[in-house]
Amino acid sequence: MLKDKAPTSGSRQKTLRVRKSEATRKRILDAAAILFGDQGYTATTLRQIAKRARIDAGSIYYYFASKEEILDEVMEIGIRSVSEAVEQAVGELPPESSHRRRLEVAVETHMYTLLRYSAYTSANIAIFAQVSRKAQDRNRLLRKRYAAFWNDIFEAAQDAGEISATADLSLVRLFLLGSVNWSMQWYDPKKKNSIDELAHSFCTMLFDGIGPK
Amino acid sequence: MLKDKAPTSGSRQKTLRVRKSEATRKRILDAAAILFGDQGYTATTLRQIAKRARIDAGSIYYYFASKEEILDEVMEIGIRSVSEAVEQAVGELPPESSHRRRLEVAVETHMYTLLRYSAYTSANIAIFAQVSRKAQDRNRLLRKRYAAFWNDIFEAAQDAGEISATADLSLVRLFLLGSVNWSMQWYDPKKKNSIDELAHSFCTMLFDGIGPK
Amino acid sequence: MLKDKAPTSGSRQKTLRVRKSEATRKRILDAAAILFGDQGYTATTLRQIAKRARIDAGSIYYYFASKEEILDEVMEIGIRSVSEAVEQAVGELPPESSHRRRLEVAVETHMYTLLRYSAYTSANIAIFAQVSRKAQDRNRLLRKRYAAFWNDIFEAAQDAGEISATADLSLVRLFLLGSVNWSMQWYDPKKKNSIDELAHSFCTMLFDGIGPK
Amino acid sequence: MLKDKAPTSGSRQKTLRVRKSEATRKRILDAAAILFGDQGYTATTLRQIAKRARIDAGSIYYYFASKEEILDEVMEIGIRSVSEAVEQAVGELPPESSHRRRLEVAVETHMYTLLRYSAYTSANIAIFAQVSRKAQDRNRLLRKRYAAFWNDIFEAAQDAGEISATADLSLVRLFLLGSVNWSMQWYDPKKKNSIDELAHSFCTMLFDGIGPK
DNA sequence: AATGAATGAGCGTTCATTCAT
DNA sequence: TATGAATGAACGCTCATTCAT
Repeated sequence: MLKDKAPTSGSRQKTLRVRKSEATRKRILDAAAILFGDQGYTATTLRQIAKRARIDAGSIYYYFASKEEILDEVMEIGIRSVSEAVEQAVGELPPESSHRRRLEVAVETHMYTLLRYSAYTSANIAIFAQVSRKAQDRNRLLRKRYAAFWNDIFEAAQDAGEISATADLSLVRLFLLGSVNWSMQWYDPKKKNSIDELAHSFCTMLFDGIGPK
Repeated sequence: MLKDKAPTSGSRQKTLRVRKSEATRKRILDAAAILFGDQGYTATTLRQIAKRARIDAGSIYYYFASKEEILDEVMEIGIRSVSEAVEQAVGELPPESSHRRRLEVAVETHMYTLLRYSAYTSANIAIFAQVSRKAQDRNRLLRKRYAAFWNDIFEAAQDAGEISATADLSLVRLFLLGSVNWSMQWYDPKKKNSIDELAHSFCTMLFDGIGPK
Repeated sequence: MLKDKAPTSGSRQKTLRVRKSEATRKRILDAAAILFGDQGYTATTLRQIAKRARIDAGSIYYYFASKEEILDEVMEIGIRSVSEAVEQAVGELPPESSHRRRLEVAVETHMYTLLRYSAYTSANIAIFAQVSRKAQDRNRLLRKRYAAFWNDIFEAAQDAGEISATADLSLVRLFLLGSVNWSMQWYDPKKKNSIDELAHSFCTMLFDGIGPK
Repeated sequence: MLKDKAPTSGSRQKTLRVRKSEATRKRILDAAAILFGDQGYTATTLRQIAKRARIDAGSIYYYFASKEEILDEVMEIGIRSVSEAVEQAVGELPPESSHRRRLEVAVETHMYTLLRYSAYTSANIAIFAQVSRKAQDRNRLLRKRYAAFWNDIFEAAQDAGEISATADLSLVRLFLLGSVNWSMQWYDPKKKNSIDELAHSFCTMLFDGIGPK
């Protein structure tokens, strides 16, 4: 019994250390995500990241081999975050939900992640177009998978007759997600519209149109 | 009159010089617009701009006081370009045109300017979110004016009964222009969709919705 | 006549500027040669070079693309300096000079260049073994040419019977130039031996041996 | 005695620990010697040394107070190694051996240690000129002693009439050891010349000269 | 006896900017 | 009108070193 204690204490210490180490790593990533999203990748300096993460600039290299490696990880987490959140939210819907409802929840969750929950997702959406082709390529597979998930929802809706049979689904996706992602540029959390309302309005406009009845 | 008819040799030289000077200035701005749009503001160096404009990096300061001044001018031209193009295109429509038609032309022209015609407009849309608050503010008035123009179109359409009376026009604008501006991120001039078709599809989805009839 | 003056003055100015520019470039190289020779390539910082050249560290990059480019040029000048000095000195000897005399002059000039005249040559000899293989390779052709020059002298001497027919000339060269280059490690300009005497002693030992007569 | 016969389990552990500790220490020094010799002192990082010694970079400080302390020890071992090897080899010669033979053996052993056996000696010879004056000074006494040993051999040879009475022995030493040490720069273990032959050739050239008989 | 985490100074290099000409 | 030369601050990154465990 007594004997057992020491090793346990030892492994507990190790665990604590590992946790602390991972906490530092996360602080760096968090800081980077916020700054990348705000100022862009190039405009963000490692010293800014370090300051925000409350460590010395040099220490970053204990965790990451280069600024670009931080970028990659931020971008990856960014897509994974939305993907997982959206897939989970949609997956949790009662099976009898309408496809329109599924889409609404998807939009809502995507917007919520983008605008509120994940600095990583905002960063990804905000800087993707301006990082190097190579960095883009490293993120592309995940993006494709996420896009495929949306296409699946749209197709199911069309098959079920909830979307007009003549609609070009790829275009619909670009149309809807364009508006949704662009909201990042004007959404002000301090102002009126709740994200839920916004998502609902977007879906209503998309499904029913704004023309007269 | 006199001036035009028989300019002294001296003033002709001056005119030529002024013209040359302005041509150089334009070359600098053109270069900056393209590079800012491609790589972002921070990632673009004055030496890159100078190289593209075929002058010496130091010479830029003969025309501009700072990199930021170039940014301001690029951004301003960016908004002015779309504004003018769109307002002109809409203004040239026959008075009896439907409001929906007016909107379609507005979208078409905006997209055309953004995706094809003006590197300034692409740069503006691409980098606005990531330049300093101050630089954004310096561009804000023009943006507001342009937004007001769109609102006018929407209001007229609503007044004429072409848009449902219950639609929140501000939101409609954000929804539509979001998709439109976002197209910059995925539009590939080498691929199928013509800009005209794209604009038309977007308007159709917006007005008629994608739901079943 | 009068007309001619202005352009002349212009080109004179240009010439002056070019000269000043080249003077700065040379100051950088001179500083680098001395420091590389004293401390080694890695241990020498660009800031040290800049300080010695009386410019700002950043300015070095107006003249050189990298520290390694400075290294290359220092190394190249180092070999060229000895090569040219030695070849010229030997070439200026009266044609009837003995081959032993030619060798003595070659040794003398090589040592003089190495120990007194050229910081570039000392640097080259001092750091060659410790720079990257690539940097070595970039210097190798010039070294081979210089070695070939020495071989020619030795062969001529052997053909003329001034060197024993059985001597392995490559080994003789390595033996002699080894001693000569190594002198860099112990030669103290403040102490007794003049370089001329040193060179003479070395040649005498090599030709006549130190064994009893 | 007692200790050796029946060491307590505690002391045996201590002995093992001490041995392990010294083994680690040696691994660090070995690694440092090789790397210093290959790349120079400044170009070698503690992390490279640690990697080669298969320990963590921070752990080096358990054994050495600083990088410079490692340098000192490497340099000291470097000179001690040749000194001891050469003195022993010469000491083991039959008393009736000629002085020329003694010198030949000394040269042979010095070269063998430098070129084959001891990374410490190569490091010492390779980097001495480029470490700080202080580090040089800390090595100087040992070097002087080693030089004195050579001088003794030369003097004995001269006294015995095997070296011309007029030869300047200090210069002879510098001449010979210069060639010998310089061999480090060109000797290629993969190529023809055995070290023994090389040493013999050098001595023959030195004693008999290369001039015609 | 050894490690993992962190530091901070300094490195090679870049960049917007200045200024004499 | 424009350039070539230079600056100096800051950048991404490396390194010897420290220290709690």
